[in-house]
Amino acid sequence: MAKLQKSIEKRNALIQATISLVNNNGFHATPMSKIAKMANVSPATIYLYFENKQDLLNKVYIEVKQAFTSYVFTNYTPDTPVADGFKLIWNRIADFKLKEMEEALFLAQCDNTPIIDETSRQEGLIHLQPLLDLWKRGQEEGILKPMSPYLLYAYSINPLSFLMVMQNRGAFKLNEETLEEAFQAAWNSISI
Amino acid sequence: MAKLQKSIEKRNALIQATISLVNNNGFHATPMSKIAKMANVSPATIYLYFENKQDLLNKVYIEVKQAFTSYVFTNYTPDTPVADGFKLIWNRIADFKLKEMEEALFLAQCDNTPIIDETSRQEGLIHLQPLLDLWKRGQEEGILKPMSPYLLYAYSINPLSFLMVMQNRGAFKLNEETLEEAFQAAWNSISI
DNA sequence: CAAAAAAGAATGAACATTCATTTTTAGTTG
DNA sequence: CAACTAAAAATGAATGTTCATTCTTTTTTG
Repeated sequence: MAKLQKSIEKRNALIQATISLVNNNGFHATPMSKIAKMANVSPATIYLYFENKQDLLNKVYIEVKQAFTSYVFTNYTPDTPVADGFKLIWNRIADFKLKEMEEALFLAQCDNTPIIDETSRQEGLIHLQPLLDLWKRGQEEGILKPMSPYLLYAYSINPLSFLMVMQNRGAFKLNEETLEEAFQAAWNSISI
Repeated sequence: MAKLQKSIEKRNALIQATISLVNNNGFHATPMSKIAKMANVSPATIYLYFENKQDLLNKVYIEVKQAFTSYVFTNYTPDTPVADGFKLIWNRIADFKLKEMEEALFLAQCDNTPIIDETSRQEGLIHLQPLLDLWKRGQEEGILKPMSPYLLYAYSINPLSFLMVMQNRGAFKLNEETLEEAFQAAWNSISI
């Protein structure tokens, strides 16, 4: 009797191919046949791992988002002082965007278009809770401005996405110096 | 003999339909037949006004971008003091995003995906020159941090796009109070 | 050797674009 | 100013292609 033996390598190859092709062409301009080809797999095989094209995209999105948040909160504990904790998390986010550029670009595209189901989008948000808690703590301690988390995010985290996209287009270079400037700008806009 | 009599109304209807449908479904998930239907026009008629689907998108992008920049720099002259000029331009951008939400969302989607030709994207950037000049002046006067324009943009202008998208998704409300907070955050991150 | 996994070819729907006609337009003529 | 006309504008239907998904067969697995 045979057991489940679907290969995790094939699944991963499919996910990587999806990320890369969606980054370069957009979701709807990416045929399943191309994803299959890039993953060295038959088109029919995709349907052993995913229900359909939309399900493939949703699953890729959620898994990449999980990888992102898990990366971001490594080494962070809720008892870290606010300023240190923020700097730590901010730098991990910047690291992720630099080192896992493909994944980060993919997330940026999903977050800015209607290609992702609303429910999958919601699911991707849950994991940011530790950052929201940190901000709340910072506001209670009078360190951070009493702003909506959306404003805090817009001015301290989101700019990194913009800079990454610009770097990807060859217009800008994120290096040690510009990262330091970016962090200072972020901190100045949200701290009291 | 008849002269050119292609109706500007039809062209505008096509542009509006494209903006609305692309906002809701994305470019590649929007069939020409739907654009035609929404514009009360036959599919074939689209090809009297635009070469093909990609040309339609490029033209819509460029025209909306022009409307945006022309709106943004109304009332600004290059001899306005830096701080006043920045506040003026920043508020016009915020106004545009609030009052012409459809157009602004459309631009945001185009700026964050590979659906637009690189050349059209370039063409859309040209018109920001007055803002770049203002920033240069501000840096020479020691009012603004000596940062790359990309950093200045990331921390003072781009956050508005994020907030608009969030407002569109019902998660956040841009009103007089939050706009004031947003402007303060922007100014704090770029000024010395 | 059975059952799952994988493959390649087949199917059918969706859609961008073109084609063949009809309708509208604005000069022109009586 | 009304009837006429030729060209542009507009149309609905046709065309051919692309592509998601399924079907049938082959391969791999334990």
